[in-house]
Amino acid sequence: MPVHNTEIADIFDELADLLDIEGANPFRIRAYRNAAEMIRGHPKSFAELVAAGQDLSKLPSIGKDLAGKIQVIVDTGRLPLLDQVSSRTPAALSKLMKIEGLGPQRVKALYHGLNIRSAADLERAAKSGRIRELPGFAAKTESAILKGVRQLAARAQRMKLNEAEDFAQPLLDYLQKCKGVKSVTVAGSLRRRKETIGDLDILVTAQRGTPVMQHLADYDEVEDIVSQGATRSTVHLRAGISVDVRVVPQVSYGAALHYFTGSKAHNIALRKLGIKQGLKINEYGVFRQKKRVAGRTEAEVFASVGLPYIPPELRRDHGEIAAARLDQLPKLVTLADIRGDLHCHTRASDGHATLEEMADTAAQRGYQYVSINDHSQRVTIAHGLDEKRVFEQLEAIDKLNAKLDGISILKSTEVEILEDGSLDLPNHVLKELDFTVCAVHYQYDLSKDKQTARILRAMDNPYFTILAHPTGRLINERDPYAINLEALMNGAKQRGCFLELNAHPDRLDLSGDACRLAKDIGLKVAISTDAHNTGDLEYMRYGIDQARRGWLAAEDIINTRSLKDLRSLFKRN
DNA sequence: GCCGTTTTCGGCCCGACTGTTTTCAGTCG
Repeated sequence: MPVHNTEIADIFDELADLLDIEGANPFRIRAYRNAAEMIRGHPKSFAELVAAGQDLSKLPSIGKDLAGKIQVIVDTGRLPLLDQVSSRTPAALSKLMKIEGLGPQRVKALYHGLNIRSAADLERAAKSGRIRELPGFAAKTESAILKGVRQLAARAQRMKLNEAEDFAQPLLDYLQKCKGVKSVTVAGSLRRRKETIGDLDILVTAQRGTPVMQHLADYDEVEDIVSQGATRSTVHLRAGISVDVRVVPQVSYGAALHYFTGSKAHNIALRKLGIKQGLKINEYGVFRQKKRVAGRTEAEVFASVGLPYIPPELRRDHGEIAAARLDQLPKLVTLADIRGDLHCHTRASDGHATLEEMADTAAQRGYQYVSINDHSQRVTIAHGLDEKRVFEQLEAIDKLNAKLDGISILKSTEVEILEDGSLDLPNHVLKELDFTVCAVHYQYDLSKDKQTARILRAMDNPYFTILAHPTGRLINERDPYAINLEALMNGAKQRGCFLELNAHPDRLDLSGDACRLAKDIGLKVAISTDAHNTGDLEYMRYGIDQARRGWLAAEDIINTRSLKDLRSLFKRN
């Protein structure tokens, strides 16, 4: 049974929690957590890396020791050290660490003092008033713990990017109205444009923080106040979202924005770099001894340690600081670079707009081209097109193209990849199209080898152009199907095919890390919205965000090309 | 346990808020 990356990461996270409770060396604990985070986000399977004999210790956050432990986990599915540690400290305690307000020290005290091992134990003890008897605990802590236990069950999962924006924007507008507020800026993972957002981080500049915090507390949507100070507050919104607001003076804006944008790992790395140069970096500025040397803008903060500006999307401590130092940061793609959309539906299948409406909206966006890619016949639920209806649509496109000025409609179809790897429409139909977008919508549960082979076989068809939503995942709803993404990318490159970065905020498929893998392989990507109505064309910006997180520049993306260049890219030998 | 523009050893980011305390530990981001 192949071991998944998340399983390896879970083992290291659990081990870190238990060692934390035992009071082990905090830097050793951090090493396990850093490794877990790296492994969780890695686009390649560690089981396959091990099988291929790769030297894992070359990877960031992995040294000789952890490389050996990963090998053991891949071979056996277990880690002897974790078994050993959990014989002393019950593994269930690591779950208690997830409760807000409970860290390693309190979990340890609750375990040793009251033999509490589970959330149920904790709730009983809190209700019967036994927790307040423990040294260092009292009534307020006890009721906070009880609240934490209840919230654990109700805690909302991470929001999608578009959902987070829906909650953030009205709050930003509201805070801006507070007297004395100079600026309001979103920070945190929303500013880094992560595909999912855990909580909202908002930076406010003002001379005095207290009135801003009172204004925040009065916000209609606030359900309860977790903490409230003069410079920092945390509140919960009724929708179950946690919001952190930080207030700093204008002179600290850049330093505070950098600090509050994160990621945590990036901040740590940058601060370390500062230390080497005799600088202390915090949210108030960059300091040499007591003297502030930078902090008004983020660019100033980076410049103080000899770096060019690093865009938020890259701030993960995944090589961006080293690249910046060598002046080798990519010139990231922007929305303005995009010349067209290569995956759109109309009412002919499961879309809601007409050909004309889609073309008009694309033209209004300044696009040079837009393609229509209705589903093929196999996708019956979406009223997929058979041969006859495809030809009818092509005729309609020809007529419309003759009338249109400034934008061209490209002829395409979202062709189903059948279970044996053949395509859902015959080649004499496909050859009439400008290109194809091919996709899997059925048999998600094939083994990894079979699924990979199925898609590679489909790419063997000379009319295969772009693989749509390559992993099939729906964020928070459906896991990616088992697939060897690296093999698909290599296969696509060899055959002159491309992979789609599906820009729909429910999909964002490819991941940022997968985009970076594509770039390493030299495979170009199409950023497409999969629009089912005219409004969905707007999703392009989420695709751009994701591409930027994957280090992609305009030249790495095919729909930044002119129509002429695009057509020549579509020609397969 | 990782890591190297001081280093293969000796470092490892930095500060706010809360609650339980008489000066600080714990948690969080």
